[in-house]
Amino acid sequence: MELQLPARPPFSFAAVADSHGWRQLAPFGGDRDALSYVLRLNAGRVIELHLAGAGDGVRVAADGEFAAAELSEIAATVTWMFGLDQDLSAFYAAASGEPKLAQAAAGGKGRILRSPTLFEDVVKTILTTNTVWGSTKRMVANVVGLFGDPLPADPARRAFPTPASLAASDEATLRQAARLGYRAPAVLELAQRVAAGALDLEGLRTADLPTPELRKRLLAIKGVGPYAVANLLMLLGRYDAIPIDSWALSQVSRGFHGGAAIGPAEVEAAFARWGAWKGLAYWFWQWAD
DNA sequence: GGTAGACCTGGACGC
DNA sequence: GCGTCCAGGTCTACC
Repeated sequence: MELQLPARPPFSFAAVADSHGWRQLAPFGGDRDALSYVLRLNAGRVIELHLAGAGDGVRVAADGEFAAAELSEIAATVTWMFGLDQDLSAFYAAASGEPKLAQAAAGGKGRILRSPTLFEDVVKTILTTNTVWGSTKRMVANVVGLFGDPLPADPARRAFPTPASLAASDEATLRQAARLGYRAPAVLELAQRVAAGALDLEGLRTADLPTPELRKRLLAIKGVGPYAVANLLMLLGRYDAIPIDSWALSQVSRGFHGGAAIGPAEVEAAFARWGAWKGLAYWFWQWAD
């Protein structure tokens, strides 16, 4: 099976793949020019998608035969993951006079790689907090390996777990076997609420909510604080928030304050002039190093 | 509203 | 090989 999915130009497959570290997390595989992703379709079938750039869009390939409904689901999933229908022309127009953002427009940067579900993105975001990237990769790999459905052609590879699969686990297993540590209760509670229908996380992807209300709902999730909510808002296409972590403080300190100690307010102030686009301006800013 | 301390893991470091 | 220290956001208790 092969699909060609068009994107609103400008588009760069490698730029989306490199937009942040998500492609290094299971069940992604491959490199910036050719990604793979083990996807569990809604009906439970587990497949491996092979994704690559093709002109102004994405080429999707997978082994096997697919029904029309499955093809439609795959197309919608990849369109969401790569933000193919996003219109960032206003951001490029705003950034046109800024040398530090010149490479963004020229390189087709602006889209941020997403997971197929907001559930997966929330879990992964929680697993990025208060730890180093190597631990995040390990924790995500553990969760996928322990609770994901296997790919029939290669059972060692698995899809990201469903909320029900994680909800059926327990805190001790998540703490010790998956090595989530103190994050285990947060991930378990999230999975249980989504699996029970108490939290419609996927509905938030397309909800026509003002950003402050969306922020409020995401902040209500255990384990999601100011940094995590800003990261999730970026993934949801709301760019008026900056995910301020220790790296952001370090970069803004060096780039705007000569290395002096700063706090979140200084990061916000440094990008305030970009308004609704300040998150993207920060994300794709060309830092000295 | 602001602040301090606990939470947990794994890497770096010293012995 | 072992023990100690530290970095990394969020949560809770307290002022």
